[in-house]
Amino acid sequence: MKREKAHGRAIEGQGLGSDLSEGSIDNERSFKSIWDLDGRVVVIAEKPKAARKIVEAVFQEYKPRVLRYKGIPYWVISSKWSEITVVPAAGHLYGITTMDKGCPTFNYIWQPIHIAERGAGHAKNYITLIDKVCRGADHYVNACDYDIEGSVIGYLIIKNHGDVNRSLRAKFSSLTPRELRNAFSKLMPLDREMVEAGLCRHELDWIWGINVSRALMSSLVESVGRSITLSAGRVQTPTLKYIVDKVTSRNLFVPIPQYSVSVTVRIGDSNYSLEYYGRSLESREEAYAIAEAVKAVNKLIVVDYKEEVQGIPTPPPFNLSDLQSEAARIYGLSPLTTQKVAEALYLDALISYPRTNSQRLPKDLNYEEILKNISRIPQYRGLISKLFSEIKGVLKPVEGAKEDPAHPAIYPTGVASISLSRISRRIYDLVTRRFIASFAPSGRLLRKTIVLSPLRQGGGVLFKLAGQEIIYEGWLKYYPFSMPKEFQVPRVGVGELLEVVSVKVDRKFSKPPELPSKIKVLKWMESVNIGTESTRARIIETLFTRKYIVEDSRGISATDLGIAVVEILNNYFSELTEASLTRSFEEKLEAIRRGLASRSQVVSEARGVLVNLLNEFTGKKTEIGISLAKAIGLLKPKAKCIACHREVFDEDLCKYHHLALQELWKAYSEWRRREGISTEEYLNYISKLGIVGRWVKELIDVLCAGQSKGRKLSMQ
DNA sequence: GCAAGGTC
Repeated sequence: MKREKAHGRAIEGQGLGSDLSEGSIDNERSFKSIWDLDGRVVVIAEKPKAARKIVEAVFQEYKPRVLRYKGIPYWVISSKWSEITVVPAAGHLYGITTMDKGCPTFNYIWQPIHIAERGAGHAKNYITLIDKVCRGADHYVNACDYDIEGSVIGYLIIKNHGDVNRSLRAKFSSLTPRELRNAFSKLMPLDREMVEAGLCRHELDWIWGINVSRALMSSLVESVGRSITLSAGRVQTPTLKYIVDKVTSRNLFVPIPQYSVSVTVRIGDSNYSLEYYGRSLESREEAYAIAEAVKAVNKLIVVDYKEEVQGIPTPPPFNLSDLQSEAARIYGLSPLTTQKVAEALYLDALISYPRTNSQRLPKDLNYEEILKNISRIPQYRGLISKLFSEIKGVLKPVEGAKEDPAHPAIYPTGVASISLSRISRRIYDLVTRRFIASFAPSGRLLRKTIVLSPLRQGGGVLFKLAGQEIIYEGWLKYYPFSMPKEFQVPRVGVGELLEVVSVKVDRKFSKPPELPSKIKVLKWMESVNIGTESTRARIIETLFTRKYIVEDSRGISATDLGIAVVEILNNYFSELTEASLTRSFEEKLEAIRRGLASRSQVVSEARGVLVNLLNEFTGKKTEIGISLAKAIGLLKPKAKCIACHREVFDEDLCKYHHLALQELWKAYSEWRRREGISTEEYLNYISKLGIVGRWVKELIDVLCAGQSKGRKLSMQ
């Protein structure tokens, strides 16, 4: 669920009659300036950085005094009629918890987050400070980020420490001085529907997550008396299923042979190997026929020669997931590491807010000043003077398509770093270079393509030679991590004859599906819109903590436990395994925002669905617990698969090896058609191929061993 | 102890 802007165009502009239907006129009338409020006014910001920006933009000329409580800054502004205190929260200071131990449970309460959650100790001082400044205040302003979570953060603070009936909402879509000044001159009534939607989101996630997690755990406790931490949730479960699906198809992979003809020709003094470019070859015979034809003429004719200049477009500045991708690609850093390092750089004021989806820079940012400040760092001095001369003083950054209402793209602030660790330096360098590069022109590549054939007309028998040269580096000078590899190819003319140096038939194999990397998983979550910038990397790590997934030399693999959990959840809580549960939440929350549904309605509806599902689950609890216990290895199977330690499913094989058997014989029909080999030769051959899926490989090993012992498995 | 969401 994205932290999308509350009352942006996306919502108000949905119906044609929207300008009539929304109470915009009433809202206009109820606008109040911060200066209209008299007495003691408390302004609540989402975090210290935002509080500071608010003070600087709105109150600077009124001589704000900065005070501190246990290191937390807050500001007091005195005017003729009022005393305004700007105080920061630190994200959510309240969370859901319960005293209930059992399942199902729908008894939850909102509590200070340091009581509700482990590891949230920092919240205590914020709450103490807020309580102190709120005491006896006359007005409250929720000035948290203008989105669903910000509405909840500010509301719960005012509800617990102030008075919601004497509260207003500041509405701004970025922390720029202009927006902030505007927001504080037109304070809105408290956005109650938004708050209700936000509270509802928390409660739905909680009742689904806690109850299904507890159901899983209790099935183990009841069947084998073991207590192991298991979990499920709206975001983590679809993510786990995505990984399990990928791992399953990788483990079941059987390669299929493919053929091509590789030819080397001589151009001038050098040899070049050509890529087969004709129609696909399904048998060895076809490939040999072509190889013979080439050998017979021993010359290839250039049937086409093309040169084209291709632009390499300047990339936009980073959003978080782009930064995470690049840090993974270039330095092998995990998304969570990158995020943590970027957060630390942000707290040191070296870069802007990193938890953003935006690929756009703020219009009112002083680009020139930032670049000049960066140029004080010796390693960037040369780059920046090069940039200034290349663009002749016109500083216009490239923008990407992705936006974020709360924050711009990540950029360096121009503050010089004192000393940074190696990883921090690398992340800072990526952000800085990408920022510099975003002002630079596109690069240009010269691409040459030569198409050759043994026949003058081509006739479907084609070979290709492609080369590329960088003719203009452009932005790549500043961000060299994406420099294309050059490959020089000489210029030739159509009709020219080239001497063949060698010809051979190549047999290759179809490519196995790849195991996903952490960054692949994160990008997938982003593409289906589950989780947020702040939570995606964390949720992936949770799956590791639960031992649902493990790191493998080729990527992320799923454990038997992870596979079993997906299977069980698919059977009993199928909503939870699909990313579409998030869509259905969003629709319900949208209805609450529009006043078409109430939080209690939506929660009790979800509760009804869950009670039914949990009942069905409970009926099969022992059976489920036993299957989980077997997946973890707590219980020995009654009958063991001949290829592994798992329980037999059919024909002496477990579920996975049974599937592998089917895949193996399905692929054999292709092998027989293309290679004309016996089953024995087939098994022998593919058992030696490293790309064979794990379950298939394990199965072949027993089949080969079994055959030598005169044992045979059905091959249908 | 379990979710997902803020941020320190």
